[in-house]
Amino acid sequence: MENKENQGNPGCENKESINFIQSIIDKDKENNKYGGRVHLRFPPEPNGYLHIGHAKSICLNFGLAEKNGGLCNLRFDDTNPSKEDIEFIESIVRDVRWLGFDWEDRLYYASDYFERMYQDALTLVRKGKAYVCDLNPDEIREYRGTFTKPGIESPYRNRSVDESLSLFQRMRDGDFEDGSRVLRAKIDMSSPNLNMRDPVLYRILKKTHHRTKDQWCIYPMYDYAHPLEDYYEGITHSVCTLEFEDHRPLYDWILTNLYSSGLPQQIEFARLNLTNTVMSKRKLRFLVEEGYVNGWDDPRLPTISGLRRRGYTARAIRNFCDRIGVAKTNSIVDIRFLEHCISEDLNQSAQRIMAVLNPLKLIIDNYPENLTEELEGENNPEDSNAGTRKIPFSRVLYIEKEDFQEVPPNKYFRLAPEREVRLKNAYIIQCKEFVKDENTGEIKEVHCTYDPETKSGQPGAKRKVKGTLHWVSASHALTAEVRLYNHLLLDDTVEQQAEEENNDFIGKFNTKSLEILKGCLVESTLKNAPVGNHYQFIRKGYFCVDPDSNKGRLIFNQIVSLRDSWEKIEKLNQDNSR
RNA sequence: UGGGGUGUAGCCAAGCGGCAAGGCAAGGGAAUUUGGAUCCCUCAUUCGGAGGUUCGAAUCCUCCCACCCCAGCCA
Repeated sequence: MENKENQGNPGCENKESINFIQSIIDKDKENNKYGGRVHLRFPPEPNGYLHIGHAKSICLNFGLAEKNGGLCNLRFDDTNPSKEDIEFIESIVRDVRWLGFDWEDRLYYASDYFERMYQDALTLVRKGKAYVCDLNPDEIREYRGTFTKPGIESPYRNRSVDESLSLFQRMRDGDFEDGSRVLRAKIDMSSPNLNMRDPVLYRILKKTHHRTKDQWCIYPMYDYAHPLEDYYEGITHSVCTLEFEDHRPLYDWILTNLYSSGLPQQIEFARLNLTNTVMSKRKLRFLVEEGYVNGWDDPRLPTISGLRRRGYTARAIRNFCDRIGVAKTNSIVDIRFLEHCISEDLNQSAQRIMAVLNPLKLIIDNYPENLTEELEGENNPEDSNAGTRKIPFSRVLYIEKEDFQEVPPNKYFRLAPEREVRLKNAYIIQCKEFVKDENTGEIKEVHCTYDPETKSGQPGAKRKVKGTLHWVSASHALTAEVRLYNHLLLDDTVEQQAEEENNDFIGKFNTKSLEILKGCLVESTLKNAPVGNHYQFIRKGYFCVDPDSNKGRLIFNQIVSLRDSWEKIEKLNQDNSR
């Protein structure tokens, strides 16, 4: 009795679980740490295309801002001109916007802060907190020491402030070659944290920057630039991934040596990993450049542009990101969960269509030769407002090859000699005979009779039959190409990032990840289907119109298939007969 | 090896000293003009391990183990 009453407490049941970052924000709000402000940012480097892992971060940052009445900036962390490009900026802007997030007028670039960062660097030098070092890259590495061996101080570490100041100015002026000198923080060469062993703050890079052109030949390093970018923008919570955890002391060092209040705090969470795919920029690039896939928006790729082309909706992706949670545990999310999210979304919204992927001719012998009936079909049984449409029915139809079997296995509810089956939205038919190619054994056509009393909607249709098949009318159907997709990688474990050196993962590449079906037949409803539109092909799966389509050429991408219970039974049958 | 992290079901993940949420996957069943969707039921006597504190521990303490990250003038 008591228990029941407790269970009825809605306050308990509806309590949403809060991630650890939200808890930090809650505490900060409570303590009025930033005057109640919550300000985040999504700071991509424009050196590649965004993928589903970035989507997690985007949803986290923009989502946290939204939930807390705060703001979230979009900021390009463009501090390395040798890797970055305007092309990537454009694709990133498009993808974040497509995901449904709005940074209003707060689109920023690290490169816009270069002068201010330079001035701050000067301050560090003046304070004796930074110095120009003439060691070359190899020497710096040697002097750094190892995990177990402390580093050695640079011979330039104690040169005068004035000398560093003038050398730094000359670095900026272009007096020195790439790699010949750097500006370094003066911290602690024996720190157990290698990031604190006098990290490089500025390097010479005589490269044209995509935005600042040739204005600069020295560029700030991430560790120096990032905390400052956050500070300049009034960021309160600087959310990044786990690998930056050891950089946090440096993040704080930069800030506390330059500024005293309103300092942002870095918080790290685990990046997203997915089974059966690749997520690193390097591997993605490899697949694209080596032609394993067809470009950055190949529907097999977990890039945002690939997912979009595949037919994923922004809503489904956002929902997925919300549901996987945010924590510090390294994890590998099952890609089937992503697939579940898009199925769930499309089940509610996608128009139902009949499409035959592998056509088998079916002739209704007792149906009038020249008659065409306009039958009514529901557009979406999940949505009462979706309405109905007319579907032409005639004597010659096509059904799915797999929906007929000469010798039906156990629990096979589809068509077979003498068997009855319902044609969706039409009639109950009975198989009378079939034509088989004597040489190949392939079934060429199936002949049936229909029962006029069983037309859908009429009382006679109430009769129970085990199976319902989808079909298209031969003379009305449209020809289409259908692209079927399977997981990119066969192995369902994540790529081993430790074995980065080679491209081992390519051994797991699924050579059947793309299957192209050419002679598919789809309902005439799809005649002018716009690119990107989503449909459920009844009994098959969710599909969308690929941008390769044009007038007279319809191409569909399979987004996900429907759950196939028969497949399971079939497999069981096979196992049992062994 | 020094440092920084993390370990709750097959996969995510709540839990914050009062006796293991939820989702995905899996299995069973109901219903069904999509073998879809839906609906019901099952699925951790135990929280990496071992000790300890406590009336009471996934939660606190100690030790141990496993895994991840760091030795770019990348981010």
